[in-house]
Amino acid sequence: MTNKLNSNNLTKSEEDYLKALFQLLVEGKSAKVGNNQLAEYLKVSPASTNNMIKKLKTKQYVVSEKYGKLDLTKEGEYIAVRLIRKHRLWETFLYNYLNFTWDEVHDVAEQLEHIKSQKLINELERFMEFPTKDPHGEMIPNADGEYLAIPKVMLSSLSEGDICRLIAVDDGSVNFLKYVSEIGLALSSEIKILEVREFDKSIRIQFGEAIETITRKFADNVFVKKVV
Amino acid sequence: MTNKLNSNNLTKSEEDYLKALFQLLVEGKSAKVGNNQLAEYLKVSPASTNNMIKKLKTKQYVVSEKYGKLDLTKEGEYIAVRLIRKHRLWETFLYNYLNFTWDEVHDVAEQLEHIKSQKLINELERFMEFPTKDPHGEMIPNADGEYLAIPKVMLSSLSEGDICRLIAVDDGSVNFLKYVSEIGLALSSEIKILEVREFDKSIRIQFGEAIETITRKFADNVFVKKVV
DNA sequence: TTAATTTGTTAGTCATGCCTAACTTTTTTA
DNA sequence: TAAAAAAGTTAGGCATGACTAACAAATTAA
Repeated sequence: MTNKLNSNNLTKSEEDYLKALFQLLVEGKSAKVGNNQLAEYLKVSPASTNNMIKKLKTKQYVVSEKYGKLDLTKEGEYIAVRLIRKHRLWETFLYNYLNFTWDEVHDVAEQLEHIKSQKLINELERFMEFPTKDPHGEMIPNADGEYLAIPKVMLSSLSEGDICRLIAVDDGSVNFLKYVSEIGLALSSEIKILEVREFDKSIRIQFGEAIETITRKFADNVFVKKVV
Repeated sequence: MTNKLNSNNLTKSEEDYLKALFQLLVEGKSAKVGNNQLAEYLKVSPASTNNMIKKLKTKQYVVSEKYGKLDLTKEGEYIAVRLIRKHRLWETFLYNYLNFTWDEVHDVAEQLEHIKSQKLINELERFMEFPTKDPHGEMIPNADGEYLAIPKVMLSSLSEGDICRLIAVDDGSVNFLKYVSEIGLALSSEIKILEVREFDKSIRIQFGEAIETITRKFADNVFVKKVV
């Protein structure tokens, strides 16, 4: 699957649906993805997703039985991965060369990922000397769509006494990203779990000099590598 | 008009129409632009332009009387100039940093110019150290939309014996641009008019070692500064 | 200055992609 | 296991922006 002619005639919408499905299926925790779940993720009505899924099925990017769960074909997955590749390369460019901050890159990359030009993205990658991670710590798929996914350990899955290193954050929410930088967390920060409170699942963490209490929801969006 | 909030909620289509109108009105030779002319330029039906013009009139970007000629308001012109600015900055980036050739830049820039982010384009400009001309020799408007248009002298307007320097070419056609580079012409080439043939308006020109015959149509797309 | 031609307008259609409301199937749970 | 809840589907509508066909106005030419 090295060079497939660039006959990508998908609309922006079609691309958005395929990418969303990929993120729920492959990157998210859900083993099965349903119509309503996809609708909620994309913030559209279930009727809209149903319609689009029908279309993507005839185009052979999606498979599913009536009333059944959704899945991507190899083709569909390939398109989604290429979008993620474009998204992350653009984020890297904005962050490293154009003075964008952590929380500013996502929205503009959402637009840029739909630009259709194989050459553009491959040259951009070369220009940046083949970065492997985007500004949020996520791996960048290569030109063949190979995707070296690092198993994502959520900060919320650790226990008291554990020590870990921040390797990535979810980039879906600007407010979350602002919050992360405000309290002083960054990629590679070493974090110690001081306490996990049973009552509301909030977590007391220490990093550098700082001690903070974070919510379960916050910790679900922070990915780490366990050190101890 | 220095900073105007970025409340540009125009669709890609609306932007395309405004830009096209600007190019016909300000950059083209036509003093008056009509509906059918715009339709032909955009390769859509006159009914489509009529419809869109109606819409742009209610939005106060275009003015015209029924059955009358089209004109842009200050607002409409401002939007068009910003699109041209984005187009030319992207072309410059593709050409100077991403190994795109003369004839490859246009199509991708047509997509990139619709990306909505003031910061993106201003940072891109800063990153490239404020270039003043795009790869085809056209002036790049600044962030305030100031547009230092150089009077365009068509190569076809010169006479036998004249000597001129190539300062810009029209970037609308890939085939034309390929043709230009194939025969060896480039920005700054010094060109001497050897003969203008009355019969078919073809022109015999000399540049460097080369002597070529070019058609009137070709010469209409080449802009020069007269030297002698 | 009338007729022919060009230009502009209107009406009605179509595809895309969104919506709500109503309905059906599946899953959950009491 | 039957009722309730959740999930999925269908029908019908709307906005955008294209189209064709038919018609009206303005311009050009005979």
